[in-house]
Amino acid sequence: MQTASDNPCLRIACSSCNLRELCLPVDLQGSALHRLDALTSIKRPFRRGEYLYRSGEPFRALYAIRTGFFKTQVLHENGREQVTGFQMPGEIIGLDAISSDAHSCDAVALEDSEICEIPFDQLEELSRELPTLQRYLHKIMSREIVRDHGIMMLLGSMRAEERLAAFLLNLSQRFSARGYSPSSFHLRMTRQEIGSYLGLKLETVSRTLSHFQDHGLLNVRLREVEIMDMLRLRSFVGTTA
Amino acid sequence: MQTASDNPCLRIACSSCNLRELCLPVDLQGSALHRLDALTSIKRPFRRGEYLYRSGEPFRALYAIRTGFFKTQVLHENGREQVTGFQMPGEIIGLDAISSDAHSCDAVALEDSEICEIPFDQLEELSRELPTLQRYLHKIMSREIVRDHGIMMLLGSMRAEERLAAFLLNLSQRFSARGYSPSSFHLRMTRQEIGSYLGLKLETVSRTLSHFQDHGLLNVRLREVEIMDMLRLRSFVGTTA
DNA sequence: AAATGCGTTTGATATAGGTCAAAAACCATG
DNA sequence: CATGGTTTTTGACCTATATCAAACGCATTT
Repeated sequence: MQTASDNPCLRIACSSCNLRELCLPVDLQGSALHRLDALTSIKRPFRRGEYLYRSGEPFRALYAIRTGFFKTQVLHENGREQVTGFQMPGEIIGLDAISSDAHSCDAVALEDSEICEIPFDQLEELSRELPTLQRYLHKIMSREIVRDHGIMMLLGSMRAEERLAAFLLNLSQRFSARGYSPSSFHLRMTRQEIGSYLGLKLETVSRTLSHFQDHGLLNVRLREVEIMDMLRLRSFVGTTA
Repeated sequence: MQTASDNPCLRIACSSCNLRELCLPVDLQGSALHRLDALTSIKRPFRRGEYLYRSGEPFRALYAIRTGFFKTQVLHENGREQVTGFQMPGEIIGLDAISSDAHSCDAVALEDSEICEIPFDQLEELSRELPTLQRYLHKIMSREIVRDHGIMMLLGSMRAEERLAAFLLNLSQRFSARGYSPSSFHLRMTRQEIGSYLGLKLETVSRTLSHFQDHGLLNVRLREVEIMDMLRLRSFVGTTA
């Protein structure tokens, strides 16, 4: 097992990371924060299309996205794939691997990205000493469960238009939280990937986007989205019985 | 805040619980187990239809089901409901509440049930001292995430027959793990609840079950299910492209 | 600049599952 | 044991989305 200080990759400081408000170190201060720094390290950059990990690989660490964009997907033997999430800077991935000491999904970079590696054994050890960190780790895992329930609701009971509206609003909100425009952004994923995530075929995603555009809710051109009428888009989600 | 010893409800011993293999105490031994006993207590029994907790209520404890059957559901403002799971003895619920210190779903007894209450503050405290318990708690949360990903795949990419086959096989496997027949069991939930869980209408659930019966895969009569051809049922899940 | 290839859009058609409706079976209650 | 309410089944019909197919746009390579 290698420790952070052995790690050939660049060491970084959570204490000076501009994602502090979003990532693990929330609420940690002073020496606690430095102890987290001590076990976190930046892995080599990932190019678009590269795998951060694959289903079945042994579990060693959680990963925090520093820059870039990832998707996670579950593959079924018969070739069926399900995108389980799209992750952006400040978000933590790899939690699913704790249960079996092996990754249960793939994580793929959707654009060139940098990630922080947080060895899980050491994180557990530290969180035994720092109740704040412990609680925060639990919250992150719990948040993932709540998020998944939301997607289950979406997949189980929403129509195509509602799913897409919910998806766009969710992206909007997350971009906004990172200081980017909530109304104008670039999609990093294909129609096919959006479809897989939302339980729709890519043609339906495309048609529904065109449909939104025809009704003046937004402008789409390839991966460029501009939301024109946020309120009406919002009223879409859940208003239709 | 009340501790387990103040609690008017019956105190019990995890150390002698016959769900040990399924519930939290897995791998805990000796004094560690007794310390967990000390914070766990049995709440009053719940009658069919009673709520263990409701969405929005403050979070205090996790709950382990001792006997009986629960469903958890998320309610959307517009009345839409999504059943997010069916829980049986030895399973832990309430994990979703950690993220916001409030429950984010309802838990409803589907039959008369008994549950153990595990105050979360105390569980965290204990898990700081017992790495085995800490790791196990993390595994339980992670397992929930993996389970949810499985449901996302089911909802996102399976046809009605596959969903239902997967559902029945999942129940079968869980009954089996508890020493009950894997092929013959009683459904505690309505067609409507199954449908909500699987993203189908109750009529579709009913029709699909009849369809399975017509093809000799199983016998259903109301809530009584007998699986006749486990292998063929299994081959259903995922075989159809 | 031509060629190749992936991603996207759009149209025509098919179908799985939803909706509506009615009857039957079951269950709880007085 | 009659009654009223819920759950389940089954049928007929409808619609949202999938499927199949073709054309187009954009990016990358030759």
